Amino acid sequence: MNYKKQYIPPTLTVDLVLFQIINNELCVLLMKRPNDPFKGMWALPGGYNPESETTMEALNRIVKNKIGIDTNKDLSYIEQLYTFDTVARDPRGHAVSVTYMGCSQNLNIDKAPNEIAFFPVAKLPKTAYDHADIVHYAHKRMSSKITYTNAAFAFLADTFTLTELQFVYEAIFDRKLDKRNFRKKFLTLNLISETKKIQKVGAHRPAKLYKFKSKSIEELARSFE
Amino acid sequence: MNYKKQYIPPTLTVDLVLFQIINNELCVLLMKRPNDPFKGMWALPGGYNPESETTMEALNRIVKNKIGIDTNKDLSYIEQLYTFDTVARDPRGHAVSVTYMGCSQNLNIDKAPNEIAFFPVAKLPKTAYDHADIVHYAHKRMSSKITYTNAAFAFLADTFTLTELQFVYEAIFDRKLDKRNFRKKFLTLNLISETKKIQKVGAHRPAKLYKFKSKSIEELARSFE
DNA sequence: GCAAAAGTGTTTGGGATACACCCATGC
DNA sequence: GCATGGGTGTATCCCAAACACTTTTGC
Repeated sequence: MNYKKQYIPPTLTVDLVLFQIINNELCVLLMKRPNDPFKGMWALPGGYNPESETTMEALNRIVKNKIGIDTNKDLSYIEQLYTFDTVARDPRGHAVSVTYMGCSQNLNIDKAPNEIAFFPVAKLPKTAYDHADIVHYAHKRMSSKITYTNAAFAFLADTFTLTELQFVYEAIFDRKLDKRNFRKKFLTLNLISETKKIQKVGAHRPAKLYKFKSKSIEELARSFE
Repeated sequence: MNYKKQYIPPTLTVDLVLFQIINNELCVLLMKRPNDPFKGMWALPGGYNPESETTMEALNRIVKNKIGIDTNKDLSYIEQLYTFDTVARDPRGHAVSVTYMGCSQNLNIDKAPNEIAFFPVAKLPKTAYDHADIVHYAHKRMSSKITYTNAAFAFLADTFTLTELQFVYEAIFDRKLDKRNFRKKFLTLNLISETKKIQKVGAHRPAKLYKFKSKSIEELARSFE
Protein backbone atom coordinates (compact mmCIF):
# COMPACT_ATOMS: atom_id res chain seq x y z
CA MET A 1 0.00 0.00 0.00
CA ASN A 2 2.83 2.30 -0.79
CA TYR A 3 0.78 4.57 -2.94
CA LYS A 4 -1.17 5.71 0.09
CA LYS A 5 1.84 7.72 1.12
CA GLN A 6 1.62 9.74 -2.06
CA TYR A 7 -2.14 10.05 -2.06
CA ILE A 8 -3.37 13.64 -2.09
CA PRO A 9 -7.13 14.07 -1.96
CA PRO A 10 -8.98 16.82 -3.80
CA THR A 11 -10.35 19.81 -1.97
CA LEU A 12 -13.65 18.95 -0.34
CA THR A 13 -16.28 21.60 0.24
CA VAL A 14 -19.82 21.61 1.57
CA ASP A 15 -22.65 23.92 0.53
CA LEU A 16 -26.17 24.50 1.72
CA VAL A 17 -29.31 25.21 -0.27
CA LEU A 18 -31.65 26.63 2.33
CA PHE A 19 -35.27 27.07 1.30
CA GLN A 20 -37.92 29.11 2.98
CA ILE A 21 -41.28 30.28 1.78
CA ILE A 22 -41.71 34.04 1.96
CA ASN A 23 -44.82 35.82 0.67
CA ASN A 24 -45.96 32.57 -0.88
CA GLU A 25 -42.79 32.29 -2.93
CA LEU A 26 -40.10 29.66 -2.63
CA CYS A 27 -36.90 31.46 -1.67
CA VAL A 28 -33.31 30.43 -1.20
CA LEU A 29 -30.71 31.90 1.09
CA LEU A 30 -27.65 33.40 -0.58
CA MET A 31 -24.63 35.11 0.84
CA LYS A 32 -22.62 37.86 -0.74
CA ARG A 33 -19.08 36.57 -1.09
CA PRO A 34 -16.68 38.71 0.94
CA ASN A 35 -13.58 37.37 -0.84
CA ASP A 36 -12.26 36.26 -4.17
CA PRO A 37 -13.02 34.30 -6.19
CA PHE A 38 -16.38 35.80 -7.17
CA LYS A 39 -16.00 38.56 -4.58
CA GLY A 40 -19.23 40.49 -4.23
CA MET A 41 -21.36 37.90 -6.00
CA TRP A 42 -24.17 35.94 -4.40
CA ALA A 43 -23.42 32.33 -3.53
CA LEU A 44 -24.67 29.44 -1.45
CA PRO A 45 -23.24 29.43 2.04
CA GLY A 46 -20.47 26.87 2.20
CA GLY A 47 -16.82 26.26 2.80
CA TYR A 48 -13.98 23.85 3.21
CA ASN A 49 -14.43 20.43 4.75
CA PRO A 50 -11.18 19.46 6.45
CA GLU A 51 -10.03 16.07 7.55
CA SER A 52 -11.63 14.73 10.73
CA GLU A 53 -14.98 16.39 10.15
CA THR A 54 -17.98 14.70 8.62
CA THR A 55 -19.71 16.70 5.93
CA MET A 56 -22.59 17.46 8.29
CA GLU A 57 -20.22 18.61 11.01
CA ALA A 58 -18.36 20.84 8.59
CA LEU A 59 -21.61 22.26 7.26
CA ASN A 60 -22.87 22.98 10.72
CA ARG A 61 -19.67 24.75 11.72
CA ILE A 62 -19.43 26.77 8.51
CA VAL A 63 -23.07 27.82 8.46
CA LYS A 64 -22.86 28.88 12.09
CA ASN A 65 -19.77 30.97 11.40
CA LYS A 66 -20.81 32.53 8.15
CA ILE A 67 -24.51 33.16 8.57
CA GLY A 68 -25.17 32.56 12.25
CA ILE A 69 -27.53 29.64 11.73
CA ASP A 70 -27.46 26.40 13.67
CA THR A 71 -28.41 23.59 11.32
CA ASN A 72 -29.49 21.47 14.26
CA LYS A 73 -31.81 23.99 15.85
CA ASP A 74 -32.81 26.46 13.19
CA LEU A 75 -33.66 24.14 10.33
CA SER A 76 -36.83 22.11 10.23
CA TYR A 77 -35.35 19.64 7.77
CA ILE A 78 -32.07 18.83 6.10
CA GLU A 79 -30.90 16.14 3.73
CA GLN A 80 -27.95 15.53 1.51
CA LEU A 81 -28.65 16.73 -2.02
CA TYR A 82 -25.87 15.73 -4.39
CA THR A 83 -22.12 15.84 -4.74
CA PHE A 84 -20.89 18.14 -7.45
CA ASP A 85 -17.52 17.98 -9.09
CA THR A 86 -17.39 21.70 -9.31
CA VAL A 87 -15.10 23.99 -11.14
CA ALA A 88 -12.14 24.91 -8.98
CA ARG A 89 -12.94 27.19 -6.10
CA ASP A 90 -9.43 26.68 -4.92
CA PRO A 91 -6.66 27.67 -7.34
CA ARG A 92 -4.84 24.46 -6.44
CA GLY A 93 -7.19 22.36 -8.50
CA HIS A 94 -10.42 20.46 -8.82
CA ALA A 95 -12.85 20.67 -5.91
CA VAL A 96 -15.62 18.32 -4.89
CA SER A 97 -18.65 19.83 -3.21
CA VAL A 98 -21.12 17.86 -1.11
CA THR A 99 -24.36 19.83 -1.06
CA TYR A 100 -27.22 19.72 1.40
CA MET A 101 -30.78 20.92 1.07
CA GLY A 102 -32.56 22.34 4.09
CA CYS A 103 -35.76 24.12 5.00
CA SER A 104 -36.56 26.77 7.53
CA GLN A 105 -39.57 28.66 8.67
CA ASN A 106 -39.48 32.29 9.64
CA LEU A 107 -35.73 32.38 10.17
CA ASN A 108 -34.16 35.42 11.76
CA ILE A 109 -31.18 36.44 9.68
CA ASP A 110 -30.67 39.96 10.98
CA LYS A 111 -27.61 39.18 13.05
CA ALA A 112 -25.72 37.23 10.40
CA PRO A 113 -21.98 37.94 10.26
CA ASN A 114 -22.16 38.36 6.48
CA GLU A 115 -24.54 39.96 4.06
CA ILE A 116 -27.21 37.35 3.38
CA ALA A 117 -30.69 37.42 1.91
CA PHE A 118 -33.47 35.22 0.69
CA PHE A 119 -34.14 35.38 -3.06
CA PRO A 120 -37.13 33.91 -4.87
CA VAL A 121 -35.94 30.82 -6.73
CA ALA A 122 -37.74 32.11 -9.79
CA LYS A 123 -35.74 35.36 -9.75
CA LEU A 124 -32.21 34.50 -8.72
CA PRO A 125 -29.51 37.12 -9.02
CA LYS A 126 -26.34 36.25 -10.86
CA THR A 127 -24.63 33.67 -8.69
CA ALA A 128 -21.07 32.50 -8.23
CA TYR A 129 -19.89 29.12 -9.50
CA ASP A 130 -22.63 26.77 -10.72
CA HIS A 131 -24.77 27.68 -7.76
CA ALA A 132 -27.83 28.61 -9.78
CA ASP A 133 -27.81 25.08 -11.24
CA ILE A 134 -27.55 23.62 -7.77
CA VAL A 135 -30.52 25.66 -6.60
CA HIS A 136 -32.62 24.47 -9.51
CA TYR A 137 -31.59 20.91 -8.92
CA ALA A 138 -32.61 21.28 -5.28
CA HIS A 139 -35.93 22.84 -6.27
CA LYS A 140 -36.70 19.84 -8.45
CA ARG A 141 -35.79 17.48 -5.64
CA MET A 142 -37.97 19.37 -3.20
CA SER A 143 -40.82 19.33 -5.65
CA SER A 144 -40.82 15.55 -5.85
CA LYS A 145 -40.17 15.30 -2.14
CA ILE A 146 -43.47 16.98 -1.30
CA THR A 147 -45.33 14.84 -3.81
CA TYR A 148 -44.46 11.54 -2.20
CA THR A 149 -43.72 12.50 1.41
CA ASN A 150 -45.05 14.77 4.15
CA ALA A 151 -42.02 17.08 3.72
CA ALA A 152 -44.27 20.14 3.55
CA PHE A 153 -44.19 20.20 7.36
CA ALA A 154 -40.72 21.71 7.09
CA PHE A 155 -42.09 24.94 5.64
CA LEU A 156 -44.85 25.46 8.17
CA ALA A 157 -45.17 26.48 11.78
CA ASP A 158 -46.34 23.89 14.26
CA THR A 159 -49.97 24.70 13.51
CA PHE A 160 -51.20 26.04 10.22
CA THR A 161 -54.31 26.50 8.14
CA LEU A 162 -55.17 24.41 5.11
CA THR A 163 -54.77 27.48 2.97
CA GLU A 164 -51.22 27.96 4.24
CA LEU A 165 -50.50 24.31 3.48
CA GLN A 166 -51.87 24.72 -0.02
CA PHE A 167 -49.69 27.78 -0.54
CA VAL A 168 -46.62 25.70 0.28
CA TYR A 169 -47.51 23.30 -2.51
CA GLU A 170 -48.35 26.11 -4.89
CA ALA A 171 -45.09 27.90 -4.18
CA ILE A 172 -43.00 24.81 -4.77
CA PHE A 173 -44.96 23.47 -7.74
CA ASP A 174 -45.27 27.00 -9.08
CA ARG A 175 -48.89 26.58 -10.09
CA LYS A 176 -52.35 27.00 -8.65
CA LEU A 177 -54.22 24.06 -7.19
CA ASP A 178 -57.94 23.54 -6.78
CA LYS A 179 -58.93 24.34 -3.22
CA ARG A 180 -61.61 21.70 -2.78
CA ASN A 181 -59.59 18.91 -4.35
CA PHE A 182 -56.51 19.83 -2.40
CA ARG A 183 -58.31 19.74 0.93
CA LYS A 184 -60.15 16.54 0.18
CA LYS A 185 -56.99 14.81 -0.90
CA PHE A 186 -54.83 15.99 1.93
CA LEU A 187 -57.34 15.18 4.62
CA THR A 188 -57.75 11.63 3.36
CA LEU A 189 -53.98 11.16 3.44
CA ASN A 190 -54.28 11.14 7.19
CA LEU A 191 -51.07 13.08 7.76
CA ILE A 192 -52.50 16.05 9.61
CA SER A 193 -55.00 16.41 12.39
CA GLU A 194 -57.27 19.21 13.44
CA THR A 195 -56.32 21.12 16.54
CA LYS A 196 -58.86 22.88 18.70
CA LYS A 197 -57.37 26.23 17.85
CA ILE A 198 -58.56 28.63 15.22
CA GLN A 199 -56.79 31.47 13.55
CA LYS A 200 -58.53 34.83 13.48
CA VAL A 201 -56.87 37.34 11.22
CA GLY A 202 -58.54 40.01 9.16
CA ALA A 203 -62.11 40.68 8.24
CA HIS A 204 -63.16 37.22 7.22
CA ARG A 205 -64.12 33.85 8.54
CA PRO A 206 -61.51 32.38 10.90
CA ALA A 207 -59.61 29.26 9.88
CA LYS A 208 -59.16 25.97 11.66
CA LEU A 209 -55.58 25.20 12.61
CA TYR A 210 -54.08 21.82 11.80
CA LYS A 211 -50.86 20.12 12.73
CA PHE A 212 -48.79 17.34 11.20
CA LYS A 213 -49.08 14.06 13.04
CA SER A 214 -45.42 13.40 12.37
CA LYS A 215 -42.60 15.79 11.70
CA SER A 216 -40.24 13.23 10.36
CA ILE A 217 -40.32 12.21 6.73
CA GLU A 218 -43.05 9.69 5.95
CA GLU A 219 -44.01 8.36 2.56
CA LEU A 220 -47.54 9.06 1.41
CA ALA A 221 -49.96 6.23 0.86
CA ARG A 222 -50.93 7.75 -2.47
CA SER A 223 -48.49 10.03 -4.13
CA PHE A 224 -49.63 13.62 -4.54
CA GLU A 225 -50.66 15.00 -7.93
CA MET B 1 -7.01 33.28 3.10
CA ASN B 2 -4.15 32.08 5.21
CA TYR B 3 -5.98 29.10 6.51
CA LYS B 4 -5.91 27.53 3.10
CA LYS B 5 -2.26 26.75 3.67
CA GLN B 6 -3.19 24.57 6.59
CA TYR B 7 -6.20 22.97 5.00
CA ILE B 8 -5.98 19.18 4.79
CA PRO B 9 -8.94 17.48 3.13
CA PRO B 10 -10.30 14.12 4.24
CA THR B 11 -9.63 10.99 2.26
CA LEU B 12 -12.02 10.77 -0.68
CA THR B 13 -13.05 7.44 -2.10
CA VAL B 14 -15.46 6.32 -4.79
CA ASP B 15 -17.46 3.08 -4.84
CA LEU B 16 -19.70 1.41 -7.37
CA VAL B 17 -22.93 -0.49 -6.81
CA LEU B 18 -23.30 -2.44 -10.04
CA PHE B 19 -26.64 -4.18 -10.57
CA GLN B 20 -27.42 -6.89 -13.06
CA ILE B 21 -30.35 -9.26 -13.25
CA ILE B 22 -29.32 -12.90 -13.30
CA ASN B 23 -31.84 -15.74 -13.29
CA ASN B 24 -34.57 -13.23 -12.62
CA GLU B 25 -32.88 -12.03 -9.47
CA LEU B 26 -31.41 -8.61 -8.82
CA CYS B 27 -27.69 -9.11 -8.22
CA VAL B 28 -24.85 -6.85 -7.24
CA LEU B 29 -21.19 -7.13 -8.10
CA LEU B 30 -18.80 -7.59 -5.21
CA MET B 31 -15.08 -8.04 -5.10
CA LYS B 32 -13.09 -10.04 -2.61
CA ARG B 33 -10.72 -7.65 -0.91
CA PRO B 34 -7.11 -8.62 -1.58
CA ASN B 35 -5.72 -6.44 1.21
CA ASP B 36 -6.39 -5.22 4.69
CA PRO B 37 -8.55 -3.82 6.07
CA PHE B 38 -11.28 -6.46 5.63
CA LYS B 39 -8.90 -8.69 3.68
CA GLY B 40 -10.79 -11.60 2.18
CA MET B 41 -14.22 -10.06 2.68
CA TRP B 42 -16.58 -9.07 -0.08
CA ALA B 43 -16.87 -5.37 -0.84
CA LEU B 44 -18.06 -2.93 -3.47
CA PRO B 45 -15.39 -2.15 -6.03
CA GLY B 46 -13.92 1.23 -5.24
CA GLY B 47 -10.81 3.10 -4.28
CA TYR B 48 -9.10 6.38 -3.64
CA ASN B 49 -10.02 9.54 -5.49
CA PRO B 50 -6.92 11.71 -5.75
CA GLU B 51 -6.68 15.37 -6.51
CA SER B 52 -7.14 16.31 -10.18
CA GLU B 53 -9.63 13.54 -10.94
CA THR B 54 -13.37 13.97 -10.94
CA THR B 55 -15.25 11.29 -9.07
CA MET B 56 -16.42 9.75 -12.36
CA GLU B 57 -12.90 9.73 -13.74
CA ALA B 58 -11.56 8.11 -10.59
CA LEU B 59 -14.35 5.55 -10.62
CA ASN B 60 -13.70 4.71 -14.24
CA ARG B 61 -9.99 4.24 -13.66
CA ILE B 62 -10.42 2.18 -10.51
CA VAL B 63 -13.13 -0.07 -11.89
CA LYS B 64 -11.06 -0.68 -15.00
CA ASN B 65 -8.03 -1.61 -12.94
CA LYS B 66 -9.71 -3.70 -10.31
CA ILE B 67 -12.42 -5.53 -12.18
CA GLY B 68 -11.66 -4.93 -15.84
CA ILE B 69 -14.87 -3.06 -16.58
CA ASP B 70 -15.14 0.14 -18.58
CA THR B 71 -17.88 2.25 -17.06
CA ASN B 72 -18.33 4.09 -20.34
CA LYS B 73 -18.73 1.06 -22.55
CA ASP B 74 -19.82 -1.82 -20.37
CA LEU B 75 -22.55 -0.18 -18.32
CA SER B 76 -25.97 0.60 -19.71
CA TYR B 77 -26.59 3.21 -17.05
CA ILE B 78 -24.81 4.99 -14.24
CA GLU B 79 -25.74 7.73 -11.82
CA GLN B 80 -24.43 9.14 -8.61
CA LEU B 81 -26.07 7.50 -5.63
CA TYR B 82 -25.08 9.21 -2.40
CA THR B 83 -22.05 10.39 -0.49
CA PHE B 84 -21.36 8.46 2.66
CA ASP B 85 -19.28 9.68 5.54
CA THR B 86 -17.97 6.21 6.08
CA VAL B 87 -16.00 4.75 8.88
CA ALA B 88 -12.29 5.12 8.20
CA ARG B 89 -11.00 2.87 5.47
CA ASP B 90 -7.71 4.62 5.84
CA PRO B 91 -6.10 4.44 9.29
CA ARG B 92 -5.28 8.13 8.98
CA GLY B 93 -8.84 9.14 9.70
CA HIS B 94 -12.33 9.79 8.48
CA ALA B 95 -13.07 9.01 4.84
CA VAL B 96 -15.78 10.33 2.56
CA SER B 97 -17.10 8.00 -0.11
CA VAL B 98 -18.98 9.14 -3.20
CA THR B 99 -20.98 6.17 -4.44
CA TYR B 100 -22.39 5.48 -7.89
CA MET B 101 -25.10 3.10 -8.98
CA GLY B 102 -24.82 1.37 -12.35
CA CYS B 103 -26.52 -1.33 -14.38
CA SER B 104 -25.20 -3.88 -16.77
CA GLN B 105 -26.62 -6.61 -18.91
CA ASN B 106 -24.85 -9.89 -19.46
CA LEU B 107 -21.47 -8.62 -18.37
CA ASN B 108 -18.40 -10.77 -18.93
CA ILE B 109 -16.43 -10.86 -15.70
CA ASP B 110 -14.23 -13.86 -16.41
CA LYS B 111 -11.07 -11.90 -17.07
CA ALA B 112 -11.25 -9.65 -14.04
CA PRO B 113 -7.95 -9.01 -12.29
CA ASN B 114 -9.53 -9.76 -8.89
CA GLU B 115 -11.98 -12.29 -7.58
CA ILE B 116 -15.39 -10.82 -8.29
CA ALA B 117 -18.89 -12.23 -8.41
CA PHE B 118 -22.54 -11.22 -8.63
CA PHE B 119 -24.59 -11.91 -5.52
CA PRO B 120 -28.37 -11.71 -5.24
CA VAL B 121 -29.23 -8.58 -3.30
CA ALA B 122 -31.56 -10.65 -1.16
CA LYS B 123 -28.74 -12.98 -0.11
CA LEU B 124 -25.65 -10.87 0.35
CA PRO B 125 -22.60 -12.39 1.94
CA LYS B 126 -21.00 -10.63 4.88
CA THR B 127 -19.57 -7.46 3.42
CA ALA B 128 -16.79 -5.09 4.40
CA TYR B 129 -17.53 -1.62 5.78
CA ASP B 130 -21.14 -0.48 5.56
CA HIS B 131 -21.38 -1.82 2.05
CA ALA B 132 -24.47 -3.92 2.68
CA ASP B 133 -26.29 -0.75 3.73
CA ILE B 134 -25.14 1.00 0.59
CA VAL B 135 -26.43 -1.86 -1.55
CA HIS B 136 -29.83 -1.71 0.10
CA TYR B 137 -29.96 2.03 -0.28
CA ALA B 138 -29.17 1.61 -3.97
CA HIS B 139 -31.82 -1.07 -4.31
CA LYS B 140 -34.42 1.27 -2.89
CA ARG B 141 -33.32 4.02 -5.25
CA MET B 142 -33.45 1.69 -8.24
CA SER B 143 -36.87 0.53 -7.21
CA SER B 144 -38.28 4.04 -7.32
CA LYS B 145 -36.28 4.81 -10.43
CA ILE B 146 -38.12 2.15 -12.44
CA THR B 147 -41.46 3.30 -11.09
CA TYR B 148 -41.21 6.82 -12.45
CA THR B 149 -38.77 6.46 -15.34
CA ASN B 150 -37.95 4.10 -18.20
CA ALA B 151 -34.78 2.96 -16.38
CA ALA B 152 -35.66 -0.69 -16.92
CA PHE B 153 -33.98 -0.40 -20.32
CA ALA B 154 -30.66 -0.63 -18.52
CA PHE B 155 -31.28 -4.23 -17.52
CA LEU B 156 -32.37 -5.48 -20.93
CA ALA B 157 -30.77 -6.26 -24.26
CA ASP B 158 -31.64 -4.06 -27.20
CA THR B 159 -34.72 -6.14 -27.96
CA PHE B 160 -36.66 -8.08 -25.36
CA THR B 161 -39.98 -9.76 -24.75
CA LEU B 162 -42.69 -8.35 -22.52
CA THR B 163 -42.15 -11.25 -20.17
CA GLU B 164 -38.49 -10.35 -19.82
CA LEU B 165 -39.46 -6.76 -19.10
CA GLN B 166 -41.92 -7.91 -16.49
CA PHE B 167 -39.23 -10.05 -14.88
CA VAL B 168 -37.06 -6.96 -14.49
CA TYR B 169 -39.80 -5.25 -12.52
CA GLU B 170 -40.52 -8.35 -10.49
CA ALA B 171 -36.85 -8.85 -9.64
CA ILE B 172 -36.42 -5.26 -8.48
CA PHE B 173 -39.77 -4.94 -6.70
CA ASP B 174 -39.35 -8.43 -5.34
CA ARG B 175 -42.96 -9.40 -5.96
CA LYS B 176 -45.11 -10.88 -8.69
CA LEU B 177 -47.10 -8.68 -11.02
CA ASP B 178 -50.24 -9.51 -12.98
CA LYS B 179 -49.31 -10.32 -16.55
CA ARG B 180 -52.32 -8.75 -18.26
CA ASN B 181 -52.26 -5.58 -16.24
CA PHE B 182 -48.52 -5.18 -16.62
CA ARG B 183 -48.70 -5.43 -20.40
CA LYS B 184 -51.68 -3.15 -20.73
CA LYS B 185 -50.08 -0.53 -18.55
CA PHE B 186 -46.67 -0.66 -20.14
CA LEU B 187 -47.95 -0.53 -23.69
CA THR B 188 -50.06 2.54 -22.98
CA LEU B 189 -47.01 4.30 -21.51
CA ASN B 190 -45.73 4.52 -25.04
CA LEU B 191 -42.11 3.86 -24.10
CA ILE B 192 -41.50 0.75 -26.13
CA SER B 193 -42.31 -0.23 -29.69
CA GLU B 194 -42.82 -3.56 -31.35
CA THR B 195 -40.06 -4.76 -33.62
CA LYS B 196 -40.67 -7.10 -36.51
CA LYS B 197 -38.60 -9.77 -34.86
CA ILE B 198 -39.85 -12.64 -32.80
CA GLN B 199 -38.06 -14.80 -30.32
CA LYS B 200 -38.37 -18.56 -30.74
CA VAL B 201 -37.03 -20.53 -27.82
CA GLY B 202 -38.37 -23.79 -26.47
CA ALA B 203 -41.53 -25.69 -27.11
CA HIS B 204 -44.04 -22.91 -26.89
CA ARG B 205 -45.47 -19.99 -28.71
CA PRO B 206 -42.81 -17.52 -29.85
CA ALA B 207 -42.72 -14.05 -28.33
CA LYS B 208 -42.77 -10.67 -30.00
CA LEU B 209 -39.65 -8.63 -29.44
CA TYR B 210 -39.90 -5.01 -28.34
CA LYS B 211 -37.41 -2.22 -27.96
CA PHE B 212 -37.27 0.97 -25.93
CA LYS B 213 -37.89 4.09 -27.97
CA SER B 214 -35.33 5.91 -25.92
CA LYS B 215 -32.40 4.60 -23.95
CA SER B 216 -31.86 7.70 -21.95
CA ILE B 217 -33.79 8.34 -18.77
CA GLU B 218 -37.28 9.70 -19.39
CA GLU B 219 -39.95 10.33 -16.82
CA LEU B 220 -43.15 8.36 -17.19
CA ALA B 221 -46.41 10.13 -17.92
CA ARG B 222 -48.06 8.07 -15.17
CA SER B 223 -45.91 6.66 -12.48
CA PHE B 224 -45.77 2.86 -12.30
CA GLU B 225 -47.55 0.98 -9.49
C1' DG C 1 -74.16 45.45 4.07
C1' DC C 2 -69.98 44.47 1.98
C1' DA C 3 -65.40 42.79 1.37
C1' DA C 4 -62.49 38.96 2.18
C1' DA C 5 -61.00 34.52 2.97
C1' DA C 6 -62.83 29.88 4.89
C1' DG C 7 -65.31 26.09 4.03
C1' DT C 8 -68.01 22.62 1.50
C1' DG C 9 -70.27 18.13 -2.58
C1' DT C 10 -71.21 16.12 -6.76
C1' DT C 11 -70.39 14.43 -11.25
C1' DT C 12 -67.45 12.38 -14.61
C1' DG C 13 -63.78 9.86 -16.70
C1' DG C 14 -59.74 7.17 -16.55
C1' DG C 15 -56.80 4.07 -14.68
C1' DA C 16 -55.76 0.32 -11.21
C1' DT C 17 -57.08 -4.16 -9.86
C1' DA C 18 -58.81 -8.69 -10.11
C1' DC C 19 -59.42 -12.54 -12.69
C1' DA C 20 -59.14 -17.32 -16.61
C1' DC C 21 -58.74 -19.03 -20.92
C1' DC C 22 -56.98 -19.73 -25.80
C1' DC C 23 -52.70 -19.72 -28.93
C1' DA C 24 -48.45 -21.22 -31.17
C1' DT C 25 -44.76 -23.99 -30.89
C1' DG C 26 -41.33 -28.31 -30.18
C1' DC C 27 -41.13 -32.70 -29.17
C1' DG D 1 -51.38 -34.73 -28.12
C1' DC D 2 -49.27 -32.57 -24.52
C1' DA D 3 -46.34 -29.52 -22.14
C1' DT D 4 -44.75 -24.85 -22.16
C1' DG D 5 -44.81 -20.12 -21.99
C1' DG D 6 -47.14 -16.20 -25.04
C1' DG D 7 -50.96 -13.59 -25.54
C1' DT D 8 -55.59 -11.52 -24.68
C1' DG D 9 -60.72 -8.72 -22.38
C1' DT D 10 -64.03 -7.31 -19.03
C1' DA D 11 -66.13 -5.70 -14.83
C1' DT D 12 -65.48 -3.10 -10.69
C1' DC D 13 -63.82 0.38 -7.78
C1' DC D 14 -61.38 4.20 -6.47
C1' DC D 15 -59.41 8.43 -7.26
C1' DA D 16 -58.34 12.69 -9.91
C1' DA D 17 -60.34 16.57 -12.07
C1' DA D 18 -63.64 19.96 -12.93
C1' DC D 19 -66.56 23.14 -11.06
C1' DA D 20 -69.61 27.55 -7.67
C1' DC D 21 -71.82 28.84 -3.83
C1' DT D 22 -72.49 29.57 1.33
C1' DT D 23 -70.37 30.91 5.84
C1' DT D 24 -68.12 33.74 9.11
C1' DT D 25 -65.92 37.49 10.34
C1' DG D 26 -64.28 42.89 10.79
C1' DC D 27 -65.30 47.14 9.55
